[in-house]
Amino acid sequence: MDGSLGEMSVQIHSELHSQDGRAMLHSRDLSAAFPRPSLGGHSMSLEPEHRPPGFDHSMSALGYGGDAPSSCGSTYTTLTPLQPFDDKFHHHHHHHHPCLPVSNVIGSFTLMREDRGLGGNFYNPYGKDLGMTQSLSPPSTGSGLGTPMHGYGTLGNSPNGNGGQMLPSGYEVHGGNIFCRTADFGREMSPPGLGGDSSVSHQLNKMEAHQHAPSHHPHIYSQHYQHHHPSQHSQGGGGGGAGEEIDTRDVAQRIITELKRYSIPQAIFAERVLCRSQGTLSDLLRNPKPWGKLKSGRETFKRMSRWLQEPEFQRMASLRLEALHGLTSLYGSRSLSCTDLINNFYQPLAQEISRGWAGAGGGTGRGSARRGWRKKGACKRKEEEQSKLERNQGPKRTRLVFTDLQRRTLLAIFRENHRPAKDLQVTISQQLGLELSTVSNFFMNARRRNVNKWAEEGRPSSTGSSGSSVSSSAVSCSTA
DNA sequence: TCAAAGTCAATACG
DNA sequence: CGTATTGACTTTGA
Repeated sequence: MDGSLGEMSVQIHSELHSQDGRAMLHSRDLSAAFPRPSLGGHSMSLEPEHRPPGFDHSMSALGYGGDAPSSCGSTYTTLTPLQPFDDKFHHHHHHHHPCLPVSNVIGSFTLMREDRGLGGNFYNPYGKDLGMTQSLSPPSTGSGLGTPMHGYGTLGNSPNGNGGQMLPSGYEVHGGNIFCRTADFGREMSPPGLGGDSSVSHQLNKMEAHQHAPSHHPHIYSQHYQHHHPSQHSQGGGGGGAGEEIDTRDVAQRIITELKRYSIPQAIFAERVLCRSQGTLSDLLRNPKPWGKLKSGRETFKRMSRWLQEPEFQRMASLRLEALHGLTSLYGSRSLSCTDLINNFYQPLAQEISRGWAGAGGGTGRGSARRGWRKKGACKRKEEEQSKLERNQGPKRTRLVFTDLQRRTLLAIFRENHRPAKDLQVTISQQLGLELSTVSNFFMNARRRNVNKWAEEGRPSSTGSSGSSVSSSAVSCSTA
């Protein structure tokens, strides 16, 4: 495989040109991207360890000599598995091989694909229906109430009691999703000290609840999710309200379980309960960041956590936006009796469930999705207003998709240097025919999505290699 | 103005 | 269809 490298680089070279004619670059500029072949000689074998006279060389040095000839035109899907870096960079979880020397990239292609195949089931904690040892009753429509739900849930609410009416007088709850509202205090209308979080004050953590999370393969990330007793720090002087520390991994897992249990689509839950998009939820669920590393993002987890603590009927109710509008007023005036809720929301809800949550405001489809967020009165997100007219009518901006070459180049560089200097980024952008901002975004996204997860990421220095503990080969890979 | 954190939302996938 | 991925806004804080 290595043998092919030579030509590979050539090929790439030409590609580059075709892509952006004037792109000619001075090799050394790019070579700067690679701090130092401090790596195990192997990977560096690629490097022509002499200032390559031509860009093409530096490119090969980048490591992507690779590029299976045939694969060129293929969609990046095909390529993805090619990148060793992928394992950690992407959320794919096949067990990764520790740092493949670049030169092996190509060779590993097939292997990786296989891995991937295996890895496929990493995701999907509960295989099909796999009934988890769950605490409670199946989505059986009626049963709900009696259910112990979660032990915590039951008493859970009372404490904060205010389910929906913890709102200070000032904040009226007009036609809005109570949950979203209350939750939003934290960041949107949040009265300074009013930490809306106190409500989440439970130990939903330790909860042995789902300890037995279905033996889903611990994929790289969740695997070492250990609570490194993050910041007990109560927000510094901030003031009150620092809620508890939430075991985000656990909450995420439980949410996944509950959504499955009731066949609640992520989109519905995300939009109605969290006031977030489906994609965001998905990402949070799969890659929850440790509480200690969260900032405003804690709010979202608090909402999830709170939802988990609510009695079943209330949870369901919160999934029905429309209903909540009506509910709202009731909440304000008097406490709703369970019967009220059941009659007005739970049962109808049950029907909705059976119908498949069809009424999901806006739905997930993009067509409706677009419209969805706009009319979604309950979860008005910050940008709602500031979204200019442009966003208004469906310009439907398209998302850039890196070409194979661009992606590989960027990844290769990233592997060597997580934080290239600006001038280098400029060079890269020119070479790849990308906007500087794009390159910049790439590195920023890469930095946080790469190892980010639970393992500590290598510090700034390119050689961080803070392989720090956990077998997070991901880390060592990227840094080393 | 820059970076990081939080998301959005298009779209790739299955 | 529902979920996963991901480039690029948006929001925060220096």
